[in-house]
Amino acid sequence: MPDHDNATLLLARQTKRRRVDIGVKRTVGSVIFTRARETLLDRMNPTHCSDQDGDCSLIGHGHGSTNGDGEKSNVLRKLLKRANSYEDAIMPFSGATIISQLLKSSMGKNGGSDSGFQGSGALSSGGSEIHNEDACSNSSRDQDSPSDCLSPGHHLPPPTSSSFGRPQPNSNHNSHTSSQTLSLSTFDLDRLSDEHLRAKRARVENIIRGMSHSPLVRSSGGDQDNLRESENGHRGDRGERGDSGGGHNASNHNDCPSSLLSSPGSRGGVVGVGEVYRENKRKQRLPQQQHSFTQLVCSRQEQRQEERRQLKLQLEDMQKQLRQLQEKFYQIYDSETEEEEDNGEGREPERGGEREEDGNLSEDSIRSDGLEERHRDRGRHGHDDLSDLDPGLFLDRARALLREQALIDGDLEEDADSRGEEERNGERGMKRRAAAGGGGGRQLAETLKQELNCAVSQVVDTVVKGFSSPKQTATHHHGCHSSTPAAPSSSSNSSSSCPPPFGPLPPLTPDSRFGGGTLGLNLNGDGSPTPNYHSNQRLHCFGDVIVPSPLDSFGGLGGRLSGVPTPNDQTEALPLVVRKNGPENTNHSLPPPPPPHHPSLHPSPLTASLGFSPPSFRHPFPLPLMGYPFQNPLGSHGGGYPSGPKDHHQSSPDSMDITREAVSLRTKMASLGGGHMGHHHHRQSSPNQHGSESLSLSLIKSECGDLQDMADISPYSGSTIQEGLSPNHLKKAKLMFFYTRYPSSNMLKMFFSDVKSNGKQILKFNRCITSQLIKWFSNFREFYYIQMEKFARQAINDGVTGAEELTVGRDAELFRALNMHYNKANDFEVPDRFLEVAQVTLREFFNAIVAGKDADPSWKKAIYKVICKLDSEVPEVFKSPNCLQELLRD
DNA sequence: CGATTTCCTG
DNA sequence: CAGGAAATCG
Repeated sequence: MPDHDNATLLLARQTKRRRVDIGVKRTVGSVIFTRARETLLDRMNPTHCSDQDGDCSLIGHGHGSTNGDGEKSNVLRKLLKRANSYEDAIMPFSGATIISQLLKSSMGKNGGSDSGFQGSGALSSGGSEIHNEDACSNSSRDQDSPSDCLSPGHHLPPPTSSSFGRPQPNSNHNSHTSSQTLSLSTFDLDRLSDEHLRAKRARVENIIRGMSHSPLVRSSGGDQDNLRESENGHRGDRGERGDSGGGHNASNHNDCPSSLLSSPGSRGGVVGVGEVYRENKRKQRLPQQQHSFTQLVCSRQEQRQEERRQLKLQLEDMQKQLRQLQEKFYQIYDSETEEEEDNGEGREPERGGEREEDGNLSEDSIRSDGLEERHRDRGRHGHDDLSDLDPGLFLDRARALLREQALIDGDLEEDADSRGEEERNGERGMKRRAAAGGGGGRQLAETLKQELNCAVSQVVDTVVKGFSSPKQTATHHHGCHSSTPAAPSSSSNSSSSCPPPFGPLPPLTPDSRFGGGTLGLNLNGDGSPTPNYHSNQRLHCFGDVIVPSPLDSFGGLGGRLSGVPTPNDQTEALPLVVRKNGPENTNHSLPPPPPPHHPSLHPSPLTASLGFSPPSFRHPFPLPLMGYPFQNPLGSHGGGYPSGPKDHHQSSPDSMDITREAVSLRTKMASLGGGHMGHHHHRQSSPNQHGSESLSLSLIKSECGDLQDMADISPYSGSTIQEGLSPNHLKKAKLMFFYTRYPSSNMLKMFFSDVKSNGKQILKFNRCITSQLIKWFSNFREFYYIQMEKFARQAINDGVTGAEELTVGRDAELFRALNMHYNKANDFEVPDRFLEVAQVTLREFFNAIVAGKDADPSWKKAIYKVICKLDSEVPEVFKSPNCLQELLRD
């Protein structure tokens, strides 16, 4: 950073500032003194500047590198951080595989036309995947070197070539695999499928990451980052992390551990200093975290291992249950499908051959998991809208599904030692049905599709829960470094995510966290009619508001049934999601994008993502934000968030930053939904509508660059929950400006007490709100005075000679400009007093300019002083929370 | 040092 | 309109 420029810039600024920076409330004498000092400062400036230069050079040249580099590496670092933290969060959960499997499988079906290999790879990979995953978990348990188990053949191209960003996943991969296709030994096939799997998983995870660019990840990532930064020496932690990431992820794909690993060095060296400096300058939370860092690392490692184990167990459990469900499913459908069995077999061979080692149970079982109930409903009323829409597509999928299962069945017999009989029987039944399931399979297809959706979302839900919980724990560790690993953090975890009343999510050791999931599945397992029960419950836990139930977003069923037309929501959201995930995802790993006009189809690929993303901001803000944001003035969800206070107690010192961000973010976000705030209230009757709207909102917001992290957190704050400062508050403030240009902070507190009503527990938050309000008024004034000056000068240019000629009426241009700014909708009757004040101001400016006072650097100060005395009382109405409704009718 | 205000930039 | 910086005051 050119210090010269900087210096000059500073110089210029200083000169300017010295002149004009005069607050209205400042003492009169200060002006004089200031000016006296100015001259002195002018002389001193050179030295002063050089001092500043020194500072700058500290920032920029700390390590002999340029600032530019520093910036770049910062960016890189951020990216890496994200990726890393993401992996951190997700990787240990072997369940992630499930997602990819599900997606993959559904894709594979449609991929019939696709290169046979693609399809086959996808399908066949499933089984080995599981095995590998298991093996991986085992090995990782022991040696914590998952990467080894994940690339069984070790034949993957060294990741060295891959850059940070997005190693081209497929091209390499496919070619690579295809080259191996020739040797069809079982082993090779295994590897092949593995690669495919990995590729797909990578893609899926990409999706996930995109979706969950989330608060969670982000915030925790940030903390971790700090840790890492402070810790550069002990790379152990990173290494571990990288390993776990690589272990479950495609190591040679998007998240290449080695690239991650390679980065830190440069990071630490080049950026490190500059970054640290900067951070120190801004906020000094580094030291605190440093203290407990090693402990944290250790505990986290342990935790990770624990979680891994738990997850594995959970996975197995799920598999069992799914098998059971499968059975039931087929029993139910036996009768229906029998009539239809004719075709469906035409393409059997092509897949059959390929799917030899597909021992994947979970894929199929999961698919049918949690769908029983759904599918029953479907049987009654569901078909019409679905089955008629795109029979071919569904049919294909259905067939593929069946076929796949049949194949699995076959495979199972080979390696099914541990699998048990029931499953095999079930699969056999399936097989039969697969043979049968053909021509008339619309129903079946539809059902299957639905089930797939459900299953996917459910699994995703579980997965997310699995990984988000641990993540949070980690975050808490950073936030409250004093807390011991498991217990306190997890308890806080539960409190933030699931208020006591709902109990089901208990004290939560890492174990019990996952145990909960298993429990839910068990419920399903024993034939409970509501497979989604557990997820729903969790949803409840998060306060009705937060996570739109998968069911709701499902197949558009929820929304439709609710009777509320939800025309845009999903159609809007879909493209966004798709875009976000990048081409690879949409093209390969996801099922073919459903035709837009297919209401029922939308959810299918989406649901996975939708259902996924919301949970990610389930515990977005471990801390104060949770409590605050979810205060719901509307009171529509009485149960609410008792968690607020609790969380607050555990809030870390730097919660301030978060809250601040949140405030502004919320405003931003709200402005996105903006203007319709009032309407949202009315819509609240329909939760579904609510959910989808919020969803799309969040999705839209997530497109908005850096904000997305925060935005994802509380998408609802913008639309429905008015915590913090909402657009309405802004509007109110603007209207208040018509009465008072210089409100005291106390006044603001009074008039915006509703904003903080809940936040009183969080002083910092309150302060933020207040200063935010102050800032608003400051901005208002700025605009106001700019307009005044502008029009005054304009008047002078127009030849106006006397201030008396200047009047400000409601039709005056000046007023229109102001009104446009503060009262855009013109739905508020501006008090006459404001016109008078404006007129006075204008004349003051006019006179001052005419008198040539504007040569004086602080010439405006006098005007400010005058104007600040013209404040009038703000009507009591403004104190009412509903003031807008009352005011705007006028 | 914190609060407040203005200026500047995006 | 927000963020940042600087100036100023108590």
